[in-house]
Amino acid sequence: MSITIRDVAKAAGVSITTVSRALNGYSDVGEKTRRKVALVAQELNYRPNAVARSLVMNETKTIGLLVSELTRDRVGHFFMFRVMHGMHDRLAELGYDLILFSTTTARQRLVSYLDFCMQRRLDGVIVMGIRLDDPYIQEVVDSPLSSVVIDLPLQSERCGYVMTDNVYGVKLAVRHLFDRGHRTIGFVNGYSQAAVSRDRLRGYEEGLVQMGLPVDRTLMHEADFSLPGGGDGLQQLLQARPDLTAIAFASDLMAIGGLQRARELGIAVPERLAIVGFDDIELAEFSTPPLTTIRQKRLEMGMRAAEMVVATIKNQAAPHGILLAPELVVRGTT
Amino acid sequence: MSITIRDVAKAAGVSITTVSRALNGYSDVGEKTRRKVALVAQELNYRPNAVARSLVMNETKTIGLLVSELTRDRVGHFFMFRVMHGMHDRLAELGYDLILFSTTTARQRLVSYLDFCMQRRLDGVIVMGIRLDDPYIQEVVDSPLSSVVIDLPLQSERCGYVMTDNVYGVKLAVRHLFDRGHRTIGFVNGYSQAAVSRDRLRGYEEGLVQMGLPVDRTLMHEADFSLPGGGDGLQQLLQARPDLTAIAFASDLMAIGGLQRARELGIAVPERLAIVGFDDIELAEFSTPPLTTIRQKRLEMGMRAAEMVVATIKNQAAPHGILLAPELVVRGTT
DNA sequence: CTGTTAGCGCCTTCAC
DNA sequence: GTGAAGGCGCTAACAG
Repeated sequence: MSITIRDVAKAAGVSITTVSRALNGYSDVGEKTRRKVALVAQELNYRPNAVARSLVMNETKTIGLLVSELTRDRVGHFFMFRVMHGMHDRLAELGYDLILFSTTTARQRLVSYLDFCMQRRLDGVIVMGIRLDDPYIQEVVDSPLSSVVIDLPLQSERCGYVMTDNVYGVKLAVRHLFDRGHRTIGFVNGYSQAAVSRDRLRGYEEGLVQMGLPVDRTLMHEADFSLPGGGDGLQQLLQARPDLTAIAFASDLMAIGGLQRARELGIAVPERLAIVGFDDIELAEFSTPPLTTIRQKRLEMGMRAAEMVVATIKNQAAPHGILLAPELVVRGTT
Repeated sequence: MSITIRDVAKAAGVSITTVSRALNGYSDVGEKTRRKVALVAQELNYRPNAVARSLVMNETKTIGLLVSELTRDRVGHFFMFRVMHGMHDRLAELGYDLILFSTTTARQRLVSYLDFCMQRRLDGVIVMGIRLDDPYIQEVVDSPLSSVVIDLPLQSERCGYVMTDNVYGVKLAVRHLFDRGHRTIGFVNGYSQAAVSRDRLRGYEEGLVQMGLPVDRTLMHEADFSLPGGGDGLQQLLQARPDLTAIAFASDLMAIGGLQRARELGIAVPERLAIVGFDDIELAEFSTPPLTTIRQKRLEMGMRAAEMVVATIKNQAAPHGILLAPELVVRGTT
């Protein structure tokens, strides 16, 4: 077996209590005792058993990352992976571990969200990639467990959220297009079950209004965030409105799909048609032409989410909503 | 506080022990007692505290997923995300949780790999995306902790591995190109710190030999698995060997980069130059033309890795090496 | 079949 | 400043 606090106590010739206090930096320990204990612990390569500690402290220092059925979404990783990095890294700094689970997992076990988390004694949860219509989200929000939701503006006593200011983002895109001289600007959105889609649509409409441009249903198309979906969107939009000179997409992947389709159709980008994406995924820089897009600060989203759960857990701050400002990245498609 | 086994015992009018046994399906419990206990537990919505159980059982039912510095690699998610799905899903079925951590995290804390895992009482570890030259891998292999490595043929008493048969895979690509009439076939490899690169190179060379084709250094290029890297590879190869009629790439992303570059250079694919990728990432299907490639069964890789750690933990099977057969997916670039 | 007793490894009053 | 004692929630002999 691995060595316990008892071994250290014995070796150092003090009581278990003293070892515990010495190692946890309590002030009421003699300086020489502390040093002695530290030394012995070092020599024995003692590592406190996190499980035992969790039991008595009633905290596991573990955050759950709840992702909706991982399998279904084939392209979510473009966005989510970096967010996960940010989350993981910041959580590690804060002394927390990240444990992965999906709604299906919990559902399979026929237990409620809260039961699932309580059983594991998670200290908090971060939710990502969940649709508006997922029944779990309500449980999350109502739960007494600290949580942060990404890309869904849900808020309650113990639940905050982090998302990009999507309205502002698409406005940025529209304004940019307007500045480039475009007056007939289309919009290809993602599916409506995503909260971000609603905001992006609003950003598009408000952007048009702000520029003094008419808002017209025939300029909008609802796709599914996929590559071919973006291509189809472009094609249908262009068919309905041949006078279109620019299209804003609600995701880079769709924009790249649009880019491909445009090439197949012999439509020159950006000469005949300008395109703006959304996200700034790794691929955006390398499309041909390189994609002009609205950058989401994904790493930061993850970090902020991490900070917020932890702050909520420690009651250092009430959960709130964070809206991260995206930024325009001008490349070759406009 | 949440309700404990004691509450159930009290409510059911039996001892704690009986509750434990009844709920854990031991046979030595009276049928009516069992039912009574189950009912009460149900009514009270009792969930056994996993932490307490872990402490006494000395197992956490938790597997660590060790990924090398998440941040550095910008394109790893194309491959890794699906593998993670497979891993997560199978582990969930087997009753294990997956906890994410990176080499940097552990390193920051200045503890060795083993200490890191022991402190958390992980039951096992799966390692992915680690380079050959990472100092951690030796620790993993030597460790008494059950582990499985993905894409690195490391094996020991408690360590097995799962990877695609990369040699066979590239041979498949070469043979396919040969069958299509190509006799001068180039190869763009990934960086040499990846074990898969070595295998894929060998597959390429052996494939040529098998087809009776000469092996020539000027036909090979070492890139970095990135999109632009693939483009550069194609360009340089073509410059050195204008007689090239086909190129096999060690990854889809590089192949797609090559595809783009070919288009920029006005090289018709597949007419003038045939291209084969490797991986079958989601994007492959949607490149123009759609990419012919060697499919790695990523979901299965994850699942097999999951099964292997668990089997090793339970001592149901000795850790071993699994080589998954890839398959040729013919699309439009050949 | 069921209850009693004894820990798992650690932290935390409370005395000394 | 230090140690003894109790307990976190659960399982596992050992009796009866």
